[in-house]
Amino acid sequence: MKLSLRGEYALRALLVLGLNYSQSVVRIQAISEHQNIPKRFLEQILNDLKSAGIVQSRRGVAGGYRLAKRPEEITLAAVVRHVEGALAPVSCVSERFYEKCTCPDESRCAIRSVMKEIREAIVKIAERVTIAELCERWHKLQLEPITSLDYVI
Amino acid sequence: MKLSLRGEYALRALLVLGLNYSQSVVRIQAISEHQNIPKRFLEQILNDLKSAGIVQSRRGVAGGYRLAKRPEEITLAAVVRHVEGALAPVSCVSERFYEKCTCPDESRCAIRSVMKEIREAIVKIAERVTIAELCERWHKLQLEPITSLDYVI
DNA sequence: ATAATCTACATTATGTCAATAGAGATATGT
DNA sequence: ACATATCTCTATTGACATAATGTAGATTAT
Repeated sequence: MKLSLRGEYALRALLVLGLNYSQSVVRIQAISEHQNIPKRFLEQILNDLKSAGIVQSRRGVAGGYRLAKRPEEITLAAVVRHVEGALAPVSCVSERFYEKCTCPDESRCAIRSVMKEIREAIVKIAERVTIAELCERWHKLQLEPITSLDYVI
Repeated sequence: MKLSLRGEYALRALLVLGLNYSQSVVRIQAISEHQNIPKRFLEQILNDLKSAGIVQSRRGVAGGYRLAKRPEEITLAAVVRHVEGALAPVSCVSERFYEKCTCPDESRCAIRSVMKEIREAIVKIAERVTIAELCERWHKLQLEPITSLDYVI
């Protein structure tokens, strides 16, 4: 699993929607500004998440987006699989995006056996963590003081 | 960690070199044929692995490649980091290929905390598994009957 | 010498990523 | 009914990476 900006933006947007789950809808504009995501790009991503049944939209002047399911029901794995594709490090060990590879004997490939282990490790975490858990973590992290990663000597 | 063909080829070539560690050198041609890797592309990759100190080469008519270290000393992590870059799913949690991301508060980012866990899970496996272990696994797998993944109804 | 090999740099075809553009549809508040 | 703020949809662009291929050169066992 390697996230492109697209996948990263998707998760960040869903975190915002999760944190505002009580509200009716959140405007793209608001998410875009809060998360430093190009608005037009975010439109595409949210539209894509809508077709996956992860978010709902409401059009018009009081429009915006909201989660289509409860935050506990949306796993990180489901989101990433929809916007990025396979979680597996190589497609020959992917369950849903399997592609045959060119190695001489895939069924007895030593590299493949290691890649399967890595895949399992990733899937285990990504299928357990939900938007709800991201929100919980966010709340906990807000209690801590900011430790800036920028430092100038 | 998402392997491109380049990284996959690198690992497959190193497995061959590991299996032939007793011999002096193995020709690119032989690796290319055995592993179905385009020869010219493999040249580039092996040359790259040479500059990383992972393999050695010998030129001329009896030339070829061999491992520059013992198979137990070459980890999967070292190889992938050299030919592909970061093991981490997002660069803001990478140790050696860190890049700042655009989120509003990286130090208290909930997504980042999950990504760190995924990174750790990947690194744990990739740093433990060596070329020597790949060779061991290969030998064990050879004892099993072939279970073809191709099936035609 | 010769032939097989590695070395080095340049080039190309293809695809993906990240974003931008523009026209259109919808619903709200007045 | 109207104006406006929003979402919807398709297309296009520029930059970059990937996966090779091309061509010429250097090295060494025989």
